[in-house]
Amino acid sequence: MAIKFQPIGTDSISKRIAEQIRESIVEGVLKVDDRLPTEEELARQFGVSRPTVREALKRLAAQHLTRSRRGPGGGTFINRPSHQEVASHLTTASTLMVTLGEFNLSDIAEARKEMELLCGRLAASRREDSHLRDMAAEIEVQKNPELSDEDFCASDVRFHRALVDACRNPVLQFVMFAVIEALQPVENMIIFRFRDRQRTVIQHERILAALRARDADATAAALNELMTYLREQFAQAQQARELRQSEGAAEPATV
Amino acid sequence: MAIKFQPIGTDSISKRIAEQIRESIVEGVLKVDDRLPTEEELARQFGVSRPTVREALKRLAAQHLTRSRRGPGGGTFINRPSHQEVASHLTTASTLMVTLGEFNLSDIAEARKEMELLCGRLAASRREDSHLRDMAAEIEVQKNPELSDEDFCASDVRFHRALVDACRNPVLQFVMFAVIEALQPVENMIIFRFRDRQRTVIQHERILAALRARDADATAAALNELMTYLREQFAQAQQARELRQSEGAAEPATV
DNA sequence: CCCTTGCAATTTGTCAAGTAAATATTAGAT
DNA sequence: ATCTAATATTTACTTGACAAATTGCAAGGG
Repeated sequence: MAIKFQPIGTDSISKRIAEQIRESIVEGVLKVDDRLPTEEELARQFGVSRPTVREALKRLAAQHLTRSRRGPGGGTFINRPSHQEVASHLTTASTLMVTLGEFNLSDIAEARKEMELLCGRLAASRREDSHLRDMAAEIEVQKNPELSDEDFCASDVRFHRALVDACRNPVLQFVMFAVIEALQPVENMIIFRFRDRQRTVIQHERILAALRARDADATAAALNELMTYLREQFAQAQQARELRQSEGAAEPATV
Repeated sequence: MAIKFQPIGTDSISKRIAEQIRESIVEGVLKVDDRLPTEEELARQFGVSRPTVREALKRLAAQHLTRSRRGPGGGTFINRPSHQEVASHLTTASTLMVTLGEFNLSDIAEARKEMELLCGRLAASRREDSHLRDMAAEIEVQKNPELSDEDFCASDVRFHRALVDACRNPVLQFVMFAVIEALQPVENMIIFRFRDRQRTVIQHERILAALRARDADATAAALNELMTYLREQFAQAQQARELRQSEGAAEPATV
């Protein structure tokens, strides 16, 4: 009996309802800011109870596809997918995959290096003065020796975001925001103790100077050096981490 | 009255519960395949009703963070985030942003070109024979003149996926799968009528030959040519599209 | 006449209790 | 011993209701 039967209606009702509404959105039947019927009306149309409809709507809300407001003139509306919200969603997913070890650190480091190099090259010809100002401002912040490790890392993220912004391609920006935002905190948490702030600042300044001169090759070279440096620290951190793990997982490491 | 009051506790209970559980997952309190308490027990612990707990669980399920099974030994479990599921999620989000015009076509084309070039360069040194075989197989498929437009496009997607696979970096693969999967169907839908299949196949063959020779520059050159060609077709399609739109949106175009 | 205040209507948010369906375990029968 | 049927557990869904928020309108006071 090698016949393969199709599973019949395994998906739950609320899931199928959510799917149906999602389809309508993707196919353009429902447009941004359109209002769905009331929950009661939806329940009637689908022939299910209101809580079931609500579960479906919660699924959609969790994906930022809809928003709800109560009161008259309230209801459930189709959301315009904002870069930020979708990116934040992607970020949490990525963070989780990193912490659960789905990705290993060197793969992440490589991907980030290659993509940021790409952005840097594009940025060299497209940057505006405003981008340079943003980056310079962050460098000033990073020079302050009173800065906490946490704040230094935050400023570092903002520096790299400004760099990516300067490449002026929304798609690349979107992808890189998610990658940087998701991976950089992890990177920093692991490596900040090994990292020499002063050296980092100098490298940031070199990148900025190259961008100011609109020199793509110099930008790439400076970025490359920073990334290579980061990668070394990374390898060190990972070695230390593996050492700790092999010694004994019973005793929590004093990180 | 310039005082700015903080909004109090506007978020709904189910949202806060979902958030709390999500935090526990991210912080490692809840590990993969851990079982949550039963809905009734959760309702008791949070001091809310069961439907409210269920709405929270549906939110998490929509993000693939949990799965549920009924029956004894059933319950709600923490999911391991699989690349595919997260990517599929990202894909639908991207597709939506494209169809809703959040991204414009030339930005997409550029991002894809740059990133695929990057993958191609890496792939030149890392490809295995299996990747070459996969790509060659797709080229054979594409040579069949009986092939429907739909099937040709699908094969095209598989060809590019194989190329990305060959770069052997899971993070880049993850990002590119989402980008290609989300954008290529849109691309193909717009341009397939302008596209010369034979020319595409020849360019695919050139890419394959360059990869076989492990020649990064030749691979990049071949890819670059394909992407440039694609971009021209793209511009044509977009012009035609704009022309149609300016003529009269009342009459639906016979696409 | 205009502005404020409060009431009413609408719609989502939450609760309560119970029925249905799926599934693992266990006891029983062959 | 193995297969079968009963049982317990847990999610899935239903019904019906009340609470809370928000808008619009209308009445009252300046």
